[in-house]
Amino acid sequence: MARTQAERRAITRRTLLDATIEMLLHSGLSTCSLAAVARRAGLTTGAVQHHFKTKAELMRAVIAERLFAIDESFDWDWSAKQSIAKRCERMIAYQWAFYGNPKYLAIWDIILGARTDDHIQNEIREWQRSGTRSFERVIKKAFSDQNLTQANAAAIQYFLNGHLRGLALLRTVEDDPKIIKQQLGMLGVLLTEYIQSR
Amino acid sequence: MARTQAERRAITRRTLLDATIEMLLHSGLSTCSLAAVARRAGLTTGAVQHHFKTKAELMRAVIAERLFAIDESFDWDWSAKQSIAKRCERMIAYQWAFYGNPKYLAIWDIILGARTDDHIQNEIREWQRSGTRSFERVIKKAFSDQNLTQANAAAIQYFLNGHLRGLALLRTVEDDPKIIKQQLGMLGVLLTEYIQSR
DNA sequence: TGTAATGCATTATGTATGTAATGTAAATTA
DNA sequence: TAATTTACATTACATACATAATGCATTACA
Repeated sequence: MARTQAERRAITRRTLLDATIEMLLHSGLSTCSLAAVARRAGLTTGAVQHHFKTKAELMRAVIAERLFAIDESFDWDWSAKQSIAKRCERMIAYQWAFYGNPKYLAIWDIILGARTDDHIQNEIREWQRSGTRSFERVIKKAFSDQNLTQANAAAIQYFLNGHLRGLALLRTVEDDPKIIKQQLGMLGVLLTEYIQSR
Repeated sequence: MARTQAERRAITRRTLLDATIEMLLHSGLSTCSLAAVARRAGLTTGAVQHHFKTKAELMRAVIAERLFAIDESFDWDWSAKQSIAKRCERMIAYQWAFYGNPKYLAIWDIILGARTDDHIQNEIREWQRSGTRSFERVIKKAFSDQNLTQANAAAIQYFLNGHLRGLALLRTVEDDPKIIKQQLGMLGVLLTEYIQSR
């Protein structure tokens, strides 16, 4: 057994955050009481209190986790050897790995459920900004031969980002893989046309 | 004064529903207690109880309202005299009147916040289905000279619908009219290209 | 016009929940 | 190894909440 304090601390903290995210995904913010989170984590509310002074702070921690990182360093051949269509398709699949992840929805539970918490909303905005920047860099990298302006990259990113967010949320209402696949395909086609006809 | 019972009933019901929607928009489902809704409506929890047996039923009523109807009978010249670009632009503006309406967000508070309420989720699904059908009819009407198949219309509708939902939700995080305008424009351009190059 | 029914207010009640306070075991450190 | 700090559990408590029960007007209607 013999764990250091730091280890114990880190482990229970992770356990608590994971339990919180699971709760958010499964039943939303409303059922995310401290007692429920603690129970799911196999701990007690005392543990939650010890790690997060208040409930809001727990939610802030969930956001601060960024849930899962955007991985900019995926390797694939983005050179002009690959057709624009192929690169668009790949780009969309890459971003869908982010937006299509169920965890992404947990963020929206917090965004909508914690409208009145300024701390949380600031976290959210920072998360949004850094995500946008990150994806923009990826776009510039993918289409470096098309010499996109910053404005171009931003427009494309907002377009992808908007559509994928919409698609992600659609699944809470109508989760049909066929529709998702078809829409991702259509998005690829349209994006390709857009980039080619500039 | 002398109101009929039916009038009294209808008025307070409306007042309650409006207050609920306002609460949802302003601070989300969590703060939407019966007492808070009643206070905002200038009434009491007794009134809420009288009109809606439970809180879930109140939320169901909000959904059932469809918040605001989709008006299919807007008049504009959808004939081939108008360019496809113009018709796309118009179509998007029309649908944005729905998705861009702040009230649309209230639905999402309920969708995410009431995951576990089967009645509500059924209401939501019905709302989604009827909305989709309604918008599909509008699309077919707008592009009747392009003889779209049902599948075409559906694909276009899902595309628009997905993008506009994404855009609507973006505003909760980053409400910049310039971005919205630009994205609506880009969507129009891409949709035009898509329809023309079929 | 008087009685029934309806709309809404008031009061009552049990439970869930966030947080404070306190207790206890494990780990650190001197 | 004794003292102290840290991690977590337990208990306590005030509040908020949904709902039930009851009361009181106002409208309906016979």
